[in-house]
Amino acid sequence: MTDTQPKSDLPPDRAPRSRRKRADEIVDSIKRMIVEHGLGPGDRLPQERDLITQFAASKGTIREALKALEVQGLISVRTGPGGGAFIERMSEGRAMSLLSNFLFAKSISIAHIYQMRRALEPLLAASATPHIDQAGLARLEAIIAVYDHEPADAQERWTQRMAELDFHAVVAEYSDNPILAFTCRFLQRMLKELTIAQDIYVQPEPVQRQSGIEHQRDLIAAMRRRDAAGAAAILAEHMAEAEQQMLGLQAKLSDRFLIETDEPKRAAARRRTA
Amino acid sequence: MTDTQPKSDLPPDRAPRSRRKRADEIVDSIKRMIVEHGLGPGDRLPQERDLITQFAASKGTIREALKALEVQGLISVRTGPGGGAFIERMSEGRAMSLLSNFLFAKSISIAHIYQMRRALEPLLAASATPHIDQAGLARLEAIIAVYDHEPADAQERWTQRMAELDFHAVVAEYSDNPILAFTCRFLQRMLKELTIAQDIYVQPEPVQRQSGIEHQRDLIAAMRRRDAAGAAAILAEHMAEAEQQMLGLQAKLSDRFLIETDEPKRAAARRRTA
DNA sequence: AGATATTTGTTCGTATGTATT
DNA sequence: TAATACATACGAACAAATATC
Repeated sequence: MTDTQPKSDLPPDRAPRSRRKRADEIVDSIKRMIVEHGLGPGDRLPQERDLITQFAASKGTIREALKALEVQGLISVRTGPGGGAFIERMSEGRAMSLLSNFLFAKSISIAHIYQMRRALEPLLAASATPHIDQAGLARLEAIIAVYDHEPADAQERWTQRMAELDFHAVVAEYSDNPILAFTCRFLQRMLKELTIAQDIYVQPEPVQRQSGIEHQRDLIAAMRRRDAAGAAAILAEHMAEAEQQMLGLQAKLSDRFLIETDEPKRAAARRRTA
Repeated sequence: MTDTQPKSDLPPDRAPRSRRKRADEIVDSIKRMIVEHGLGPGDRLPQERDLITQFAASKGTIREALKALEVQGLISVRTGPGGGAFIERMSEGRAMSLLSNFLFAKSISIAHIYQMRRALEPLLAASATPHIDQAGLARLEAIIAVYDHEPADAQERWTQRMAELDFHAVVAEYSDNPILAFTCRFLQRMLKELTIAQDIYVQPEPVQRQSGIEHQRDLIAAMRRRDAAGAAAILAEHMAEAEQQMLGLQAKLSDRFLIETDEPKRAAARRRTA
C-alpha cells in the first residue's frame, strides 16, 4: 500500500516533457491542503501574504496558482478586510462551460444529442417521479403556459422553444441521480447553443406544439400519481417524436455543423484567410 | 451544507457583485481574438511582450490570463525561441478531471452510474458497430485475454477489473457520437475512482467472469457481422447483469460514499478536527 | 557539444482599489 | 470620515528553459 506504484493509471495524457511549473506545484499543494484540512465551501484559505511565506513563492506565482483554482471553480477570491480565497462549490454552469470547451472541436449534431436524450430523458423522468413535490409540478404547469398558445411573432416563438427545454430542466432538478440530471441538462443546453438547432427553432412550428404539450401534461399527471414507469414511457414517446421532427427540419436546412458560441464566426474567419 | 448566506433572491449564477477583474477581461478578449482570427490547434498567440502592450496590462496580469486559458485546456505555453502560447485541443482527460471537480461534492453511487450505463452502453455498442475495423476487434480480443482466466492474486484481480472497463473504452473509440462516447468513458472512469467500487473490485469475483466474457465475445461476433441491434441487445443484458452483481456486492460492503480521489482522506481529516 | 539568442518563469518593491469597521 | 486589511495591478530586474547555429 505504501509503495508508490506508477499504477499505469495516471499518465494517460501528455508526457510532461517540460519541467513542472512552480505555480502548478502550488496548485496541487493547495488542493492537498484543502482535502487534508477537510475544508468545505465557505471556508477560507490562508491569505496571499501567508501563502507567499508558506510556499516561499512570490506574489505573482501565488496569484497564478489562485487563478488556476478559481478557473476550476474551486475557490473564489474577495478583496477587503476578511477577504481572501474561499472554497467554492463549482457551479453547474461553469462545469458545462468547461465541458463545452472540450466538445467545441468535435462535430456535434442534432442526431447525436437526441440519440442520448431518447435514452436518458425517460430515466430522468422516472427518477424524478418519486421526489417531485407540488411546487415542482406547479412550476412545470407554469412553464407549459408559456407555450400553450400560438406564438405571435418570431421572438415569442423563440421564447417558447427555450421554455420547452426549461421544462425538462425543471424535471432534472428533482432527479436523485446527479450525474443523470447534469447530463440531461447539458444536452438541453447544447440544443440551445447549437447553431443548427437555433435555425430550426425559428422555423414555424419546429415541434408539433400540440402533441408536445399533451405529452407533457400526461407526464405531470403520471408524476402526480407517482407512476415512474408511466412517466418514462411518456417521455420515451415524446423524445422519439421530437427527434423525428428535429431531424426532419434539419434535413431542410443544413447538413453538418459545429457547436454553438463562436463556431460560425470562426468558420467565416477561416474562409476569409483561405 | 451550512449555506450561511440568506442572500434571498437575485444571484443564481453570475452575480457581478464585485468589479470585473482585468485578467478576466483579457481572457475574454483573447478568446474573441482566437475565434475572430480563426486560430486552430497549433497556431500561436502573440507573445507576452506583445500582449502586454496590446492590452496595456502588466506582465503579471497577462500571465494570470494565460494561466486561466491554460487551465481551461485552450492553450499551452512553451519557453524558448519560437515559444509562446499555442492553441490546444482540450484533452479528454482534462475535461473529465474538470467534470469530476463538479461532481465531487455530490454523492455519486454505483446505482447512479449503472442506471446510465445500462441505457448508454447499448447505444454505444450499436453506434460503434458500423465503424469498428479489424484492428479494433483484435484489440478487444486482446483485452479479453487479460481476464479470461482465474486471477492468481489480488493484484491480478484488480488488473482484470480495470481491463474489463478498458474493453468498453475501446468500443467507445469507434462510436460516431462524440458526446455519447465521452459520457460512457467518463462513467467508466468514475467506476475506477469510486472508492466503494474499488472495494468491490478487490472482492473475489466481483463480476461473474464467465458470463461477462461470453457477452463480450458475443458482442465482438455481432459487431463483426455488423449487427448493431444485436450488439445493443447483448450489451443491455451484460449491463443489467453487471449492475445486479455490483449492487449485490455493494450491499455487503457499505451504504453510501463519495467519489474517489481524496474524499476518504478528507472525511478522515474532518473526523480528526472534530 | 557548446554558445547564444529568444522567450517564458519568478521575484521584489511599490502603488492603487475595495470592502469592513 | 478615517483607519484598517485585504486583494489587485504595475514595472523592472533576473532566472530558467530551449531552439538554433
